[in-house]
Amino acid sequence: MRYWLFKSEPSTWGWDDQLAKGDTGEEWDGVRNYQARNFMREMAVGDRGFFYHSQKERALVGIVEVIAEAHPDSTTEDDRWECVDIKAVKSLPRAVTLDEIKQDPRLADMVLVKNSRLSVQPVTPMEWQILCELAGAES
DNA sequence: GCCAACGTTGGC
DNA sequence: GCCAACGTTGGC
Repeated sequence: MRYWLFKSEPSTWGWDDQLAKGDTGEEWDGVRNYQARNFMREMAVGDRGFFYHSQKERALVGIVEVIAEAHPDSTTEDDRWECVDIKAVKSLPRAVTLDEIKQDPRLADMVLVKNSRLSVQPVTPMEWQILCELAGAES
């Protein structure tokens, strides 16, 4: 299983919206960036990811699971763009802020730190474990 | 609200 | 195929 990070502006699509979808989940649509799309193509059903709130909040807030592999993005006719479906698994007991992540030298290589603009990113197993500990969640 | 970083577009 | 111009993102 691989680990990922999905970034969203809470005002557009937030963790509450994702939770409300329950096990039905939702398309992670609207991605118009090749790197992000390519990561989604690598995803498999059952992969896990963090849900990150960008902009004002800047924190990991939840854990999601991939429930459908990459397929055409229904929000565009342009067949270059694909997306996966994800569902909320659970809220993190403690949100982990970007500040905390930046202060932890073990997390200095995270894509979130190095390339803050990429909206879909891989997370290494070690980073996943550290972040789960910081969040008070089981990894 | 500003600005730096980055990705994409389009003219040549 | 290069590169300048432009648009967007997201941290601060």
